[in-house]
Amino acid sequence: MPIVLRCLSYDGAVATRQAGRERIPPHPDIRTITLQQVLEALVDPVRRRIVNELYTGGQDLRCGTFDLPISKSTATHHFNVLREAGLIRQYYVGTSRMNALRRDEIDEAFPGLLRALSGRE
Amino acid sequence: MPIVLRCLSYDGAVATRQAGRERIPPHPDIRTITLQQVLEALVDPVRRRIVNELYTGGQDLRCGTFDLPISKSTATHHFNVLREAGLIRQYYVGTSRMNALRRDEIDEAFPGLLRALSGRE
DNA sequence: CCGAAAGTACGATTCCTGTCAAACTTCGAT
DNA sequence: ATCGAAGTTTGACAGGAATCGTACTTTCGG
Repeated sequence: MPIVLRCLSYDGAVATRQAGRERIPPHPDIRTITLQQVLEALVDPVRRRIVNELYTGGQDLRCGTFDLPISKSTATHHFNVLREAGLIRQYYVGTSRMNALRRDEIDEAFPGLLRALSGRE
Repeated sequence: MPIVLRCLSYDGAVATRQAGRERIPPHPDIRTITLQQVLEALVDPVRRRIVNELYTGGQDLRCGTFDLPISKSTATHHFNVLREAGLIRQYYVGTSRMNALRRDEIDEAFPGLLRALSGRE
C-alpha cells in the first residue's frame, strides 16, 4: 500500500484526492534541523514517550493509539513539534493521522542519538 | 581537634563552620540522575557549549576560561545546573572554581549520550 | 444525509527558565 | 590592612512553553 505524499504548490492548487493529501504541513529536510531543535523536541517527556513507542514498536501509529496523560489539543501540539523537528513523518489514513519515526534519517543526521535515548524513562 | 573557621554573617555576628565543610554543595550520585534531568541540563546551548568544551578539551577548566555571552551571575546559574545534573564536578583552587566533566560516570549511566551530542552546534 | 470519530485551530492561562544588576564573600597579592 | 580578581547570592523581570476548553473540519459508516 504505497502512500503518496504530494506537496502543495504556491497557488494552493489541490494535487490529488488520494489519502495523504496536503492536510499536513510540509516536512522539513532533516539536514536543516539543528541539534538544538532536536533536543528541544526531545526534552519533553510526553514527546520522548511518543518517540520511544515508535522506536521500539517499529511501526507507524495513529495519534490516538498513544495513551497520553494530556488532552487531545495538547497532543496535537506535541505531534506538531515532533514533525517540525524532523523526527516524525505524518500522513492521513481516513480521519486518523499516522505517525512514522524518521529513524534512518535521524540516525544519519544525529548518529547514536536515538539509541542513547531509547528505552529510558 | 576540629579546626574552626570564622565566618561573618550580615549582622556582623560570628558564625563557625567546620573545616571540611566545603564552599561547594555536595555532588549528586549519578545513579540518582534521570535522563530527564540530563536532557533539561543539556538542552540549553550555553550549558552544552560548556560540556562540549570540557569534553573535547579533556581537562578541568576554570569558570572564567569559558568565553560565554552572558553575565557572571547567569554563568554561575548554568554551572550550578550542570553540577546538580551530575554532569560536572566542581572544586576550588584559590578563588577559581574548577570544573571537571564526569565523563566516565556519565558514559556508564547514559551510554553514547555524550558522544552523540559532542562536536555539534 | 446525518452523526460520530479523529483530530485541528485558537485563545487564555499558568508556570518555568534564562537573564541581568547590585551587593556580597572569599582568597591571593601588594 | 587593603585591593582586586573570581565567583555567589538575591530579587526582579521578560519570554516562552505546556496545558486546557471550546469550537471547528474532515472523513467514514449507516
